[in-house]
Amino acid sequence: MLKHCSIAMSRLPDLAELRFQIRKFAGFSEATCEAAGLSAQHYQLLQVIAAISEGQGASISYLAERMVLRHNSAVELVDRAVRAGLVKRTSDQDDLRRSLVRLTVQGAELLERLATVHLAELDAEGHHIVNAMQRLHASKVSAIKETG
Amino acid sequence: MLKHCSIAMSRLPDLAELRFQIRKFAGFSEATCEAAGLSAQHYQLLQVIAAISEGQGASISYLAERMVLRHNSAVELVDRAVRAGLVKRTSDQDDLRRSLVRLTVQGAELLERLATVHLAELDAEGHHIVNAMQRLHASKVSAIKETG
DNA sequence: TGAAATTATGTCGGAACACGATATAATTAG
DNA sequence: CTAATTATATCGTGTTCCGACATAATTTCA
Repeated sequence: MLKHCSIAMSRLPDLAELRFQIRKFAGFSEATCEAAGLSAQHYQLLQVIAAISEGQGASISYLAERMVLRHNSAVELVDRAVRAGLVKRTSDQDDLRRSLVRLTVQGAELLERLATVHLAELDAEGHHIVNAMQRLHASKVSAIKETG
Repeated sequence: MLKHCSIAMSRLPDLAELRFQIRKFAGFSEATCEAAGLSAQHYQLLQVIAAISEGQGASISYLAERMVLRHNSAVELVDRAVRAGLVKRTSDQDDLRRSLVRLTVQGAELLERLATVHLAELDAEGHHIVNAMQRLHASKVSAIKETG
């Protein structure tokens, strides 16, 4: 009776809803970051750098892996962040091929402010994402039952 | 004893981990879509269009809202998707200001294939995202306890 | 009814960002 | 000590987004 009866298509509304919830949070992040004068991508870079142990300094390769970017894109992202005064680059004295990226004071301050706002948003609205994921998971079971 | 003892900074590793898990899925999506010859953004557009009731046709404003984009970005995204043969645009006869966007056969076929792959990935790896969200939520409680 | 406000879509220039290909320097392996 | 590997950087190109502005259709309401 249904035009499209594959499992994938029957679960599409739930998948689309999950995508929407995640994208909505991303949109919140973009707006919040822009209001603070930086891009969401820059904010995420600060997050990744700060999340490694205290003042360590992150290599370009590590940043690329954590940001899920090619290494050259990570280089360019760091370039822009340096120009924006958010991070500083020093070369690793133990391995001169490497650069180590650290937060500037301004970068650390911005990060703290932005992280606070983002955490508040997730604490308040994160359940929408969780609910969407749970509905998607439930739709897996029911789709299998119906076609099983 | 801790250099940065604000609640936000103590929760930062969990926040960064959640960001990483979500970004990793986005990276998977980008790679999968590119292998199928379209951008992740185009795939998401197809998803949004297909998720509304059967063959309805989506307005630009609706697409902008669901994609969390400005209306002009939605116009451009649809333009590109039309050029790629994924969707077709018709004007709404009930309100001539509106455009209605529908999937082409090719778009619908691509969507089904991609949705299947994405659903499989989420079924297999989605728990990483859920776990990260749960840890983040737990860190809220523990951060409050420790500073409370 | 008919001018003004609103709504919906479209156009254009500019900037951010990512990627592939390529290059260079430092380190490691054999 | 040369060859292979690793880490970062540069460059050209394409995609995508946005703000500002433009146009057309609909609605409001005096």
